[in-house]
Amino acid sequence: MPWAPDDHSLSMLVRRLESITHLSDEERQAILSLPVKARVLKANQDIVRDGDKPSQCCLILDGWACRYKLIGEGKRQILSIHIAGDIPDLQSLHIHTMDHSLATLTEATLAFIPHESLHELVLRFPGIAAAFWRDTLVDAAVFREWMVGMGRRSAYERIAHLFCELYLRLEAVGLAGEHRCPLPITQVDLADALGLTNVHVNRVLKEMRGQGLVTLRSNTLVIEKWDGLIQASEFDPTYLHLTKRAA
Amino acid sequence: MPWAPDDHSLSMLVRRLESITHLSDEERQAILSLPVKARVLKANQDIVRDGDKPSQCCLILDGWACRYKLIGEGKRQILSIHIAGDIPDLQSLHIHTMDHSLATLTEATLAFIPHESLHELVLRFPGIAAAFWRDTLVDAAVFREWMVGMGRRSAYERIAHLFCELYLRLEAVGLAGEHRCPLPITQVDLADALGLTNVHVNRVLKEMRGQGLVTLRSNTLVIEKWDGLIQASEFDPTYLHLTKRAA
DNA sequence: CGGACAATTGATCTACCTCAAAATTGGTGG
DNA sequence: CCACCAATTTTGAGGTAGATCAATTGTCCG
Repeated sequence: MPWAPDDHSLSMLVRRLESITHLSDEERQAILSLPVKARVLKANQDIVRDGDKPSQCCLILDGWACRYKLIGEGKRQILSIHIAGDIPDLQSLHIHTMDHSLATLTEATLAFIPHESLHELVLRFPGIAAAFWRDTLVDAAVFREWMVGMGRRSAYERIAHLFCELYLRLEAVGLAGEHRCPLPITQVDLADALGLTNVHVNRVLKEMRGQGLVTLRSNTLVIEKWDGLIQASEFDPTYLHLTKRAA
Repeated sequence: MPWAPDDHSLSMLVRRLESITHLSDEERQAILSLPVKARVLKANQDIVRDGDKPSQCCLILDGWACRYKLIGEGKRQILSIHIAGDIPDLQSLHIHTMDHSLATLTEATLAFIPHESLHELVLRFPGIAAAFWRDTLVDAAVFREWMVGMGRRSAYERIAHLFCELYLRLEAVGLAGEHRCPLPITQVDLADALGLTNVHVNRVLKEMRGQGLVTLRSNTLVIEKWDGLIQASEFDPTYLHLTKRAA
């Protein structure tokens, strides 16, 4: 059963886990022999929906995704943004009913892994279980930081903070460097992630541009003044709990 | 080693876990023989602080606690509210540096359990590990719902939503009933949890009172119109992932 | 080249904030 | 039991960050 592309996809998972914990050869082998099914989705496609009871998790190989909730008259809150290497619905392993939806933000390549196989894996290897658990805990840490933003930071600070976060997360998986990173999402998406209006996001971006803090063109974010951005948002990367990762 | 009161405290943990999963006699025994140290704290005392590297977790036996972050000029965001049966810093088992603080909101009785013992426990009993993991996942689900509130709900809806949540959580552990529950925290605390100002919270409460939705006296919340509160906040309890718990 | 979507701008509005003071409550000691 | 203090709650007046509504412009892509 030659699954060359899928094997490659799992090596992404191996790398991810190795950034958290040490893997024995046996553990590495077990991960690499997980059954996976890769699929490419267009932008803005739901992957799992609020209320679903999924039987698999999805590893992002390429592209961006987000978790979100809809309320009332078409209001949307984006809960988290996910990039290559993330498993945004890992929680569904232990929480059977989805309390939110998961969708692509861009065209994306996803690897689906059955819950069953993951359950076997974590039962056999407590070290892997701990690494996965930790992963969901870092997820929660990011939720907390976003809560602080929405509850207590101005729009300006919030946007600056998100840019710092995204840059560091992308850098950690080798997708950014030199204070420049992809940002392939619309201002409406940004607004929904920040609890703002797209109009207001636009005005704040204009202001930042005017101050020479950042530029934003053709889906690329260039941070002209990293220190300024850090200061403006009182950014402290501790909550990302990034360990030195191999790029 | 007669530790009568502490043994009692662990039975609270047993009950909690049994609401999530089935425990074998051996597992129950292992939990009940965890070493614990109970302590009583006054209101508004820090339990763990942002930046700390704790070596124990704390189980709330009685009273209320909250997790919070401070930013800028004395701004505080409360991230979660915790009641008896909760282990608010369970995440510290796998995330070594605290990215927020934990404090009492009222006088509270806490049982401290060493990380070491918990690590041994979850290594020996994968079922218990899964139950703890799930606990932290429900935690994250509550964070997500609060994010939706702060990002997309009005002050009125947010307050109504929080009241629904607290009532159900208290009821689930037998601390509330008949649409009446303790609410032993100040309006400043409420405001910091909701991303609002105490002044504004006060005005919205007045409005709710005027509509006969709720009354709030001597640290007790009485929900006069449960359905009205549900409607006003578009409350859907799914995210609490409450399983039927023995009271 | 046309069509759809995204970014930008203008004008106006309002939910919630800020500052400040007064009223109420609950706990404490005499 | 009362008087007093500190912490809360409540109310008032005025200000502002960000929302809303409605065009207009720019961009990408088939």
